[in-house]
Amino acid sequence: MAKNLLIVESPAKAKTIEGYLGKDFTVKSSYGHIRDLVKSEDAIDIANNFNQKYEVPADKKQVVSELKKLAKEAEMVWLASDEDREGEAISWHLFETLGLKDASTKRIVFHEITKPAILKAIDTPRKIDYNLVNAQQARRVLDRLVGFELSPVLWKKVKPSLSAGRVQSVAVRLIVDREREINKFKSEAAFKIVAVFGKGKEAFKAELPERFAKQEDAEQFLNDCIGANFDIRSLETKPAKRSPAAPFTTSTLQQEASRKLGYSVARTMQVAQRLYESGNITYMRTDSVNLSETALDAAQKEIVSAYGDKYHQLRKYKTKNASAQEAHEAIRPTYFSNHTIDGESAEKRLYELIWKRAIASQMSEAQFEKTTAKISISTRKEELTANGEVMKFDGFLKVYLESNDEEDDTQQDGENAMLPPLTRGQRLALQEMSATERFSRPPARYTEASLVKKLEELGIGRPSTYAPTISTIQNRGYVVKEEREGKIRNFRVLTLKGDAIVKENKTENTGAERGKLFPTDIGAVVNDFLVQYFKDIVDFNFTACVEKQFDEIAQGLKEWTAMLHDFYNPFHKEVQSTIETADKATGERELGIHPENGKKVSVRIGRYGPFVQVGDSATEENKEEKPLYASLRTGQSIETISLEEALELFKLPKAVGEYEGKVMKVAIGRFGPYISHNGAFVSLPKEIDPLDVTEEQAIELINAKRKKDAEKLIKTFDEDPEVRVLNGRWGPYIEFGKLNVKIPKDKDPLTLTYEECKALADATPKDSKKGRFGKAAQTKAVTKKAPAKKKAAAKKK
DNA sequence: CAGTGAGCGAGCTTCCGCTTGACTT
Repeated sequence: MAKNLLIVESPAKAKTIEGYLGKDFTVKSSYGHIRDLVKSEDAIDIANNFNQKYEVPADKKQVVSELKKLAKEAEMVWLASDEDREGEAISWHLFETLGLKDASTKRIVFHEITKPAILKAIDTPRKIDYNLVNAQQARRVLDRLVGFELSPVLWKKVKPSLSAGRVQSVAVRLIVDREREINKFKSEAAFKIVAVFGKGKEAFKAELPERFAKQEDAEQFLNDCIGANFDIRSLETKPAKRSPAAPFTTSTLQQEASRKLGYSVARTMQVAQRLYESGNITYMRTDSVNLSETALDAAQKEIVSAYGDKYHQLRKYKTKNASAQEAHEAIRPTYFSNHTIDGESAEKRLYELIWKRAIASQMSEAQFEKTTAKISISTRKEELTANGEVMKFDGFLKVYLESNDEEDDTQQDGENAMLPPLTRGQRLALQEMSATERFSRPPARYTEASLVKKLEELGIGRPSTYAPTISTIQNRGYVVKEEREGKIRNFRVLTLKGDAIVKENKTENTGAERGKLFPTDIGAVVNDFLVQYFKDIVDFNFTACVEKQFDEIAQGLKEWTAMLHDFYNPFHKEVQSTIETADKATGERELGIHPENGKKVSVRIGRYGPFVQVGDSATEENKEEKPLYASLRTGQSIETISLEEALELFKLPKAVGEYEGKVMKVAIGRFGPYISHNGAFVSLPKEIDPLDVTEEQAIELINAKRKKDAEKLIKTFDEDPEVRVLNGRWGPYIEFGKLNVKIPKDKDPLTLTYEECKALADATPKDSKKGRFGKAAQTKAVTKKAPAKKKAAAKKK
């Protein structure tokens, strides 16, 4: 039996370290935190100095009991959780929960998983730093207080099941604010002048730095250029260089994987986790750009052997982020000599990205020669500018070029392309000149990854929570990640060729979005409510401000309960006064007056989502005249819908006639326009306008659908008309009421009996639509329910 | 895959961080 038990946070780490330490050490993992505040309201005793009630969650019981057993047997227990606030708290929780003794417990820390680093840590043990632990408790308690006091306010004033918190509410705010900036944005048009000089290989582009707001001015400019002389007035060549980016942190990895590989932040983290577990990369949840000495050596060796001496440049990066805790290294390959790895394609691609970025970070800068030519025009005082760039030495660009968020449209106009050899005073032959109408662009919507970047800049959230936060705000329905179609926009192009100017009208698609984050109506209403009543909490600086205080606690300069008192007392007062005084938040907006009946038209969110109301709500005196309601469609928002669009919603559902004594109705559902008739539904083909469907058309569509259905029907049963065997596109299946069950290949659908159908249906899980973590969440919800019910019962008494 | 396209009603929901599981589409 080993004399020493060493506990780290991650099992993969434990395995590596065990290899370094030999048989005197057993190395185990705590799998992160082993205790948390109890779920119930009495988790924090505010009157009693915020005394906390912790419990070991069900899924951690086994780990804890195993660690307890091993700790009892060991002579010395080494607490080796990460060196940051949370890590220190994990050590403390371990100390408390495992019942450790001071004399036989040592606390050690290291920032990199290398043998010398671990051995050095073991040589320099310390005690648990209770200041740091207190800082973590303050963080934990504050988050619980904010989350569990604010959320119930939303249940009362907006809608049940909503949530608010220090991190998620600011994330939503960023998206709501951005959307409003975009809605408010007025695009301005201006004409951009681009000239092409020379022919064939010698051709190059030059641009006018100024733009013309008016078409007449642009046209005048082109006109003046007819027959003008174009001379190179000045020619300047300057060396330029570009340096590599720092190796990846969690946030920069998420951004690059999103831009270069199109991965969501959750996907990036899943793949990175697998790379970590297979020993290919270092830990993937980190805010540090630091590389260990061993890593720097290994990178150097690899660069020198693969590319040569002059490609290597030792670089040490420092984080710019004040809130970084730097308990780990940057994300890098474990072995730089592996340029690529075995595995799934996603793993390979992400690994290569990580390898390239880390290698490039230790490479020399790329060198360029930038040439700027100014071209005078004999008939105008303005000058055209041509830029050229020649790479003199590729340096780090041999392996890696960082991408950026702004897709810019100047690139395609040949900026920084190569210029032919030019001399000062040289006369140029104009091939063509164009004036193209360009529009200023609104600020970009956030992607998941650019939101993470922003949150990191604001110091909000941690590497381990970026991906979950993004999921939370989507799961709560505050934000949707969507594709939206753009609008067709006209723009004008004037082209001068020879002596003539040709005017053209062209169209482009603008504002189309893919994978961008949009606020929902509920997201906007919740945000506005929080901004109105809890301005301080959703302030972008709130986290930075409390972080500063946590740091003071960690340094022993501040008492953690005093800090919490200072925060909680005014906060709790605001919560209470809001519950008492605030009206229900519905985001109501008046759109105007109905042009035909003069009634008020308004929009707001209700229990089932956003809707339009025509006429005032029923009152005691006025019970007869009930208002009319209509739900908004996907993509519409109570913030931007117009009166006309709102009234359109009342034109459907609409009866289009009768068939077989039953009414046929046209309506728009979640999957588009449809006709309903006697409990059956038929989708409308795209080319038919739902407002113009005729009785004949509807009957035709219903009959066509019936014919199609009849072709699919294999058999029915006398026992139960609800059960049918059908032929689907993916083969035969059984329709069992609302449940569809695939028929296994070894069964013949024609000879299937009713009993067999029933057996198949029973064997199919009823709720199998949940995703990867769905079921785990479900079982948790079930276990949660029991004590919650007790609490509710107790309340009633 | 095909199906879906409501609703009047009890009791539930919720935070942020640290870590990996088990689970089928």
